[in-house]
Amino acid sequence: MEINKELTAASSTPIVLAILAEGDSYGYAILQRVRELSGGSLQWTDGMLYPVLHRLERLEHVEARWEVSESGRRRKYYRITPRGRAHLAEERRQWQTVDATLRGLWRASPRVPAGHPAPAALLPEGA
Amino acid sequence: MEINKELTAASSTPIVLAILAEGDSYGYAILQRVRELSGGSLQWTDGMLYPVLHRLERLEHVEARWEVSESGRRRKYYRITPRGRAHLAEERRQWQTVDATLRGLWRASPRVPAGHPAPAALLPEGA
DNA sequence: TTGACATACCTAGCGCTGCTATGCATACTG
DNA sequence: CAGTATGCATAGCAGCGCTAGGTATGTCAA
Repeated sequence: MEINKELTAASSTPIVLAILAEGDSYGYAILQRVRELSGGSLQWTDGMLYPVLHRLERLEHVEARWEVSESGRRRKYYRITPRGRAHLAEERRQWQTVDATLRGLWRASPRVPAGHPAPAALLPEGA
Repeated sequence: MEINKELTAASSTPIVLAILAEGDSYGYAILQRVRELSGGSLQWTDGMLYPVLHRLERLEHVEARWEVSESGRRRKYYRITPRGRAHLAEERRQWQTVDATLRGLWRASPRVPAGHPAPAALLPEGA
């Protein structure tokens, strides 16, 4: 399943912050974690993730530090800041507000089987 | 509550299509409907909505027609097309995929009280 | 040694999006 | 006649992910 650009943009920041709220991590690992968490549905590219991390660092929502693993690879670890946690909470409220609105609309339409168009007229056309 | 730009971008198309799936409508009425559905939390501007409607028309997800109300005002009514319904179903699946991922992450973090920072270290730093 | 592959990070340029500001027009109300 | 609500439209700006490219190193097998 591919996720469109706007939805990716809207979810990337809260997902990254939520992952870092679980514990410090680094770019490559975050990519794998997202894939794992979504059951493979979300497949981010590194070219999309790194700018997100840099922006979060610029906004002081995360802090970065370099480390070297036992294998000898250098990794840039990120840690969420208090400001980042507050921002995550705000993002969460916003998401849930929009989600509630969408659920309200979807509740109205019983089912959308998703391959073929729904029956043409559920409501009277009456302008 | 203000909703950030990316989240607005991600939700505008499915919300508009879902509203039109309930029945034909026009710009000004859609703005009021969104405000009502969200309990006032979502406050779209017309300068944001009209380009969305024009894009949907260009993509043939909706069809437009001019009408004149009893009061004498001209209105541009939009109707969702079969293609639009299929697209709405796809948007819905995508939204729910991302929502499930976020819920999984939020489930992990018990509570984010949202005004003040969470306790500094929930996990060992080990790395 | 060589090659392939996974790991690990970074960035320039493009197109698309909403936002702000602005404009136009009409019906209703005082 | 002025103010407000209704109703549609667009130009210019900033911000975003995406594509495509780059650099570098560890592991493993041929």
